[in-house]
Amino acid sequence: MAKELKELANREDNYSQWYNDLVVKAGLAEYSAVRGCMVIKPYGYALWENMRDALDRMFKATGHENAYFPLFIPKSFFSKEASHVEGFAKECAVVTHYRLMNDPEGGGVVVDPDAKLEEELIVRPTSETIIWNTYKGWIQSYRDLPILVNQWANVVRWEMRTRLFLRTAEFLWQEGHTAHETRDEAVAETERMIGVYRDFAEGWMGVPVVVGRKSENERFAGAEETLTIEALMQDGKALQSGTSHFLGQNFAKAFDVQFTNRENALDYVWATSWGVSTRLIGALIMAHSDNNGLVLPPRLAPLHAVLIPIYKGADEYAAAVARLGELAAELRAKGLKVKIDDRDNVRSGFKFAEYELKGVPVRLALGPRDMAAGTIELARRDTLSKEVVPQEGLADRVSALMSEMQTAIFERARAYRDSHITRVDTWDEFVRTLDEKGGFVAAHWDGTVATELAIKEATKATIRCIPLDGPDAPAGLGADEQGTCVFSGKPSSRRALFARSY
RNA sequence: CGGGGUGUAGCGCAGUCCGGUUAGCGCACCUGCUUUGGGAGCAGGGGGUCCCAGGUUCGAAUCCUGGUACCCCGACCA
Repeated sequence: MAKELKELANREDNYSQWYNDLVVKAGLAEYSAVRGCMVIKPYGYALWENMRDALDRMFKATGHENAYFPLFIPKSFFSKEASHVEGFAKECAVVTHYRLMNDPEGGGVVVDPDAKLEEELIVRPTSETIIWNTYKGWIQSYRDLPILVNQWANVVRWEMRTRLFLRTAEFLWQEGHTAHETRDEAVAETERMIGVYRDFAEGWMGVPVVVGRKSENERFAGAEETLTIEALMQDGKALQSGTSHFLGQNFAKAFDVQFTNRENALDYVWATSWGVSTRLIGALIMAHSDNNGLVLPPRLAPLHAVLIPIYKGADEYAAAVARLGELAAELRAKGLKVKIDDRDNVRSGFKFAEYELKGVPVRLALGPRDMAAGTIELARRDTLSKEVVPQEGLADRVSALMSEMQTAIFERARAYRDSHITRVDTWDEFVRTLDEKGGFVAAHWDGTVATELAIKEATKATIRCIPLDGPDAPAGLGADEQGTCVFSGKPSSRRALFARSY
């Protein structure tokens, strides 16, 4: 048992506290001196780099290129798209001055009142406005389209309440911004990218997601349609893990981006934007971890296996470490990232607990008994099971185990998720399911914002999405089905997925 | 911005009501010895602006006044 975590409030009683402690104790991140801002520590950043690299390859494979746009956005840009400004106005950091001076009253440093900016700059909460202002200069003809650009950046949203990885004042993300000739092409791009996110979440993170449309109320500020991937955490709450927006011609009209089409007529450009953030790390943690700590999927784990010597005295230590060195070389030759923990100042039991806390998929312990028998102890993080195996063929075995564990982790999360999608047809059932079981509740909804808000008011649950049809839509939820709204009793032709969420 | 709460060693806390030795405990840290197949034991040691400012008092972590920071619950949200 991980002692530090065991001392926590029961995971079932205080999931938030458990999550926070896990993030800090596993060495992923911690709060900084700046309110609401997070320091991502090397281990957490290594995880992010792995996620980023995998996503980046997927973006490039779908024809996208990276670029970089400014951190600051002139205030006037913001007011050009009405619903966009309304969506973000309440959480913007604003730069008003460009110089400091020594305090004439003595002591410290103050803002120089003479250095006031003529126009304030907004620290980007998202980059649609600065990017569409830029695209205006790039696009004259249909021959300039499509533009398929992504940027890796930080953004700032001055949130009232923050949580490590899930909601911090500043966070890292990627934002794709594309421009297209036709509506159909932009819609196809929106759908293609939510598919990329689904493939990444499920194939790399091992986190099953529901793909769906957002309701009007939950839609991105300025979008005509928002597609989302929704994941389920182990406490029964949902997490919006990635979004892809069809922006129509809204931003093209706001920034006057017109082009000459194939018929020699002027038209506005069609747009999409899509993004995922370091929030995905939070999703990973809350989808897989147990009371011993993190459980990382092998495809993203910064370290695949750790090798630990067991010994009494200097001779046994030297022999074990030497043999582990040979085995490590064999593992590395198979492309595995491994480390020998040869620290002599902490005991092996301490190391076992530490790597479990950090979620390293495989632990290999080699002691005198193994040295004599030509064996090694192999422990897997996801099941916490141990077996003694021959040193012969170890690299192949561990290599195969990686893909086995990747699948096992995903299947376990999917079984949990699937058992926490509940179809309900009455209001009583709806409320009871949310309170007693949690998870997603699939219910008929009359399609109005008023009903959605009334349900939120009554239960704190929101519409996470209206699931899209697809081969992996859980339990056939993507299909049309006649029924009556669970709240208003009015007719409905499709179920929406409700949940309490982060 | 509303409602609660807390500031004492790196972390977690006791002490504050009822002022009085040199401010204490656990973890962590340092040194030594013994240990080492699941978070070691013993011994010794280092570390403090008791949030800040002012006041009351012979004497303030403790009482009074004012400030300030942070946390939790709401509204907001990738």
